[in-house]
Amino acid sequence: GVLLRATFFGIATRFSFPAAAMWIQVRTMDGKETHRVDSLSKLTKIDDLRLKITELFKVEPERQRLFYRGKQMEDGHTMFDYNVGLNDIVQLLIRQSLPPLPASKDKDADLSDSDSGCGSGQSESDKSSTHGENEGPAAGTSAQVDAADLVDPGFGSYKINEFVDARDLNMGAWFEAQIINVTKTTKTAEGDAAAQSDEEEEISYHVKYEDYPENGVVALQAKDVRPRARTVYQWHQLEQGMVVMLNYNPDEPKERGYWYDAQIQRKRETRTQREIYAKILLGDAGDLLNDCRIMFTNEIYKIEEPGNLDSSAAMSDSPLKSGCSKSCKHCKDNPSKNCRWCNCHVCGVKQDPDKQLLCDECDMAFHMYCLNPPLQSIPEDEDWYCPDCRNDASEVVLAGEKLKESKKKSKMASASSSSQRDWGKGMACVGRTKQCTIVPSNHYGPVPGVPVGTLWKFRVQVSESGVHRPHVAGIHGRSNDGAYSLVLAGGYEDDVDDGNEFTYTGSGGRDLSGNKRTAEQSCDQKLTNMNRALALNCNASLNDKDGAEAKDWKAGKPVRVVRSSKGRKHSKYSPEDGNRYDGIYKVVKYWPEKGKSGFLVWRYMLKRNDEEPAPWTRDGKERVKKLGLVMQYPEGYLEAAAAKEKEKENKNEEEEEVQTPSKGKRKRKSLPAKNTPKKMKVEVYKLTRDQKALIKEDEANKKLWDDAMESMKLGPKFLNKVEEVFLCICCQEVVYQPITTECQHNVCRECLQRSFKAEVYTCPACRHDLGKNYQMSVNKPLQAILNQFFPGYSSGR
DNA sequence: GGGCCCGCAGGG
DNA sequence: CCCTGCGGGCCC
Repeated sequence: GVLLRATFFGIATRFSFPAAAMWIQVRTMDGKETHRVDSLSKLTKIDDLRLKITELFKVEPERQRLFYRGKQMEDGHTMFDYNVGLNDIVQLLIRQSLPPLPASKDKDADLSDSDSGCGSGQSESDKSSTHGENEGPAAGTSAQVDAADLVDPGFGSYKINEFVDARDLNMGAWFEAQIINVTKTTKTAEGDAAAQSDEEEEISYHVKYEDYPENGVVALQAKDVRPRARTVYQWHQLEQGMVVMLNYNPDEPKERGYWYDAQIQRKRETRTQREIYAKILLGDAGDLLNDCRIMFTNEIYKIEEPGNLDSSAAMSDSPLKSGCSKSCKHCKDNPSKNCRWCNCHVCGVKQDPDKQLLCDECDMAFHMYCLNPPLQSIPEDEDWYCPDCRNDASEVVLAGEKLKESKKKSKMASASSSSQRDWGKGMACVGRTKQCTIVPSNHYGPVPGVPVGTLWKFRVQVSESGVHRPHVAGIHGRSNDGAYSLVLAGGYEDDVDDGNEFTYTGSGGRDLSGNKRTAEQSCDQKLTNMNRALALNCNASLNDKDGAEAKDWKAGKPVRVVRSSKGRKHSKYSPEDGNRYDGIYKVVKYWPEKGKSGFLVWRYMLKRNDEEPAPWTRDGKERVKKLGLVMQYPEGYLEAAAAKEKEKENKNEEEEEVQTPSKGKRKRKSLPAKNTPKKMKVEVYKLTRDQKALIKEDEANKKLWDDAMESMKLGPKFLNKVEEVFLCICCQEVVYQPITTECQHNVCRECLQRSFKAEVYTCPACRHDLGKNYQMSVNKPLQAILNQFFPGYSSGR
């Protein structure tokens, strides 16, 4: 035991922690409880995840409904299947007792029933909305057709026999219903779940769900009843933050589901498609599904206010006169028109309904003889898909079998591999969680706000910072432009590193078959791709035969250099752990050479050319200290690693039955080095005269600048603050061509224009009304200074 | 310690 | 789309 501990201390003081297996966060829908779930891999099954959740939340697996990005997670699938990333949040909805309320879906079959939602009558009744009250929609099928007159009970917002939308309390979705009775409850009347009276007097609406007569009559509170949805929003009317009613299917997010209230989170329009992402509101417990992609963006309904519809006699005009359950917005239900939406989607003619097939995807009808090629008989398959939907359909895997496999995934190695080996714990295969946008990917020179000596544990973090973007590759560049950065990791034994000067070997000439990333040199390298890019940095004309030497080496293009601890075996300039940004170097010369392998490789000599002192010099060390640069770990990494270590330790202790003095234990706990910079005086960030003048000139943002300049004492981190202060609320990047509004906010001109185009004339940050005729003039001093702080950040916009 | 091999990002 | 790759974790 003692020995073990000693080892652990030794490791810990060198900031090297045991690898943390993949971890995620699981959070209850109400956000009240969150636990980190450790020791996962990409191949962990949902079933196993449930077991861990059972321990942490004390909820048995059967009562767990798990959602990731709005998609319900089913047993049998893996984390990888759902694309769950490191430290991502999975939502947990706890089933109550599982009451067999009939409206609750018993099977997926239910979900494909496109008419079960209350908005199913896509009543586009704007035509008759002059008084906004007489158009009940889309009234139901069957039983209600001969609805009686409305009866006013004398209180409440709805009349008896009125058609309404009513919430199903179990699932939170809305369905078409009819008021059967209205009562006042003074005490707590029936033991109905809905009648949880907190007021002294409560009105209960007793409703019948139209499509679920087997439910019988259910008593609901006012908040669970409302006028029938009847107004479809146009695309341009939809705005971030709006609460609407839309169709969503938590189990199969691409399929039609039920009608839920939802808050719009993101709206995006590309050349080919329109995207809405929304937060699905599952009920009044505050349960919600975040970030759900909405498939039916042209069926997003306004939520009707009670009282808008109620009132008087107009309602006696039966909404059912059309007798058709679906009013068609294309033909306005005109039976004499050939309508491709009501009738055959090819010819639009109503005849031969018995020869029309209904597509199980889009619900359109098709004459068998209108198909190409025509169908002779009704297909035997249970499902039939029209030509437009068939492509997708072939990719749909039967429910319960497997997740729909994306094309991309099916081509990945894991799809065809027969290997039984686990993978996906830790940082080898994770994606980025952030992206550097303050400079473009082809930016030369330092990344603003990242001082020499910055230290990251993993390459993926270096990528996120923008200092060296590739995850694995040693050189980042473009073959017809130049190289922006490289990593020294001792991958080539030929390389020599003297700190201020080093030699480097190009890439290629290796056989990477077998899905490898590195291999023995097995053929000659060529001066192409990244090798050519790095050669272009040299201040000499390109020579792909003999190489070249710079006339004036400092005039070459700058290369950001990162040293990795892996280089330690050859170079004492490498950091002890992790990856360190060492500053700007220039290519002095490059030449081809027969390497130790016997094959031709391209070699480069680089020399340091940076004002900032190198991290191994005295000045450099002092600066690193002053700036408080300590090892950066991915968010949550240390916690997960510590938890893992603790678990291991507990196991060891159990096995060995060693009496450990509690003193030692406590010490260990204090170890995980949180990134707490030491309190020390840092060199203040220095502004040039030019910059000071521009800041002064930007009077409109005086307050913001005052705030930002408070952070100048943080040295280079001042720029992180500037980035934060001048982030555009729309695109989440540093404002470009900034408009400074009268309400003191900064938005990209393009972002504001986009908002105006959607006829939203308010400030995106605070909703202050700017007026339709608002004059957008770019804040030039601000643009100028941001260009100085973040050189080239605007390129590519 | 060392062979094996995974997704991800980026360029072309 | 395909190709490339000075990571990093699995498992012997």
